[in-house]
Amino acid sequence: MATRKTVTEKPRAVKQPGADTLNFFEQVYAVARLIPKGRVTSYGAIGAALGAKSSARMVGWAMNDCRTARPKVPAHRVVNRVGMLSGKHHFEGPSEKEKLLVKEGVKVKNDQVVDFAKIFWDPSAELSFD
DNA sequence: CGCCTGACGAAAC
DNA sequence: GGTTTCGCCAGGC
Repeated sequence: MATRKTVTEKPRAVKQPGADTLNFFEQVYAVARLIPKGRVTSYGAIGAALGAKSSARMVGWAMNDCRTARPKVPAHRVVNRVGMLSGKHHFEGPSEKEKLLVKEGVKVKNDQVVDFAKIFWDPSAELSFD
């Protein structure tokens, strides 16, 4: 794949010292926003791409704050490692996440992404952090 | 200051 | 092979 993009989104610059977490948040958002339409990825995959492979929870936690992030982060394209729509309850509506995914061509059945492995988008494989 | 919780994940039982 | 526990790391109480 010669389409290795380079994420240079230097987030809003951490104006405050010791704002590593904020930087982490922005990195998560940056990756999430790069998820192609009709594709999905997992929290762990994003975390791994950022170097926090052992802290998938932090990714999800960061997503919790995505509601205040601008522009809006396509959190609906992020599911857990089995393709389940975890966290759909945190959206505007319990069916909002599924709704958005289906709208983009992603089949969802029983709160789970169909052909997850097929449409899975691995940030660490498609992106390059230089 | 310590304990519980949490949009996850993997190992142990 | 399904269920339970532990680890991550930060925030809330």
